[in-house]
Amino acid sequence: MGDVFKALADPTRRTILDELADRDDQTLFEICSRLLTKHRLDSTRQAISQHLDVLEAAGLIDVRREGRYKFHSINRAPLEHIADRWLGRS
Amino acid sequence: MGDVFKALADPTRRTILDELADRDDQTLFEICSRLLTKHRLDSTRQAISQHLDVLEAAGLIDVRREGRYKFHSINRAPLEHIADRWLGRS
DNA sequence: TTGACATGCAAGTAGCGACTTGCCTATGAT
DNA sequence: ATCATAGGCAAGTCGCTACTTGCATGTCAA
Repeated sequence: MGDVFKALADPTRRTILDELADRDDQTLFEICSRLLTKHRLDSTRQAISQHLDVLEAAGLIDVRREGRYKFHSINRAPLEHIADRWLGRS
Repeated sequence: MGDVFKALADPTRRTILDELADRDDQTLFEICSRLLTKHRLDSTRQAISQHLDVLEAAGLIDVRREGRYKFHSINRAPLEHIADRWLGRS
């Protein structure tokens, strides 16, 4: 559960979530190119790949394999109640 | 705004917020002792003080000075909509 | 099968962040 | 005035993390 907060701590990972919230089911290379063009982020493929690993470990993205492609989708479940802890919406 | 996520990334700081959510208006020493007794966290006074600085910089706690005392209170405002960014509750 | 494409793995580097350590300031009680 | 209390400041250490680098694996098209 603390993994969610750690995952959200990085601005690049938050931008990746933004991008996946805008368009679901993207491959690693799609994410890389859209981060570069839309968000002016020029990160390496490997860097983005590691960020995706962190997001997946935190349960913030789901992964679907198809041949040599790997599609990533946002999973909003861990985000639903992260702040309720202090907002009394338990 | 990214400061909020970075502030929440540390488990000790989240516990401090828990403690302030339970009892408002505590001094540094009160927070230290209650972290130790209630949450089994034995951190140094300086460590806690630095955590409080981070939380204050992120706008997550408010501070009130009174003589040689400094009282800390939780500020829930930054927590209200941090997840709405991806939950479409804009 | 050969080659191009999409991704994975792993070791190394650099910088940030949590924590320590030591000393200093200031307030208030006696 | 003296002393204990509450807190502040700053340099240094250590570990984690983001990022790089280089190579390996696997899939598909020709």
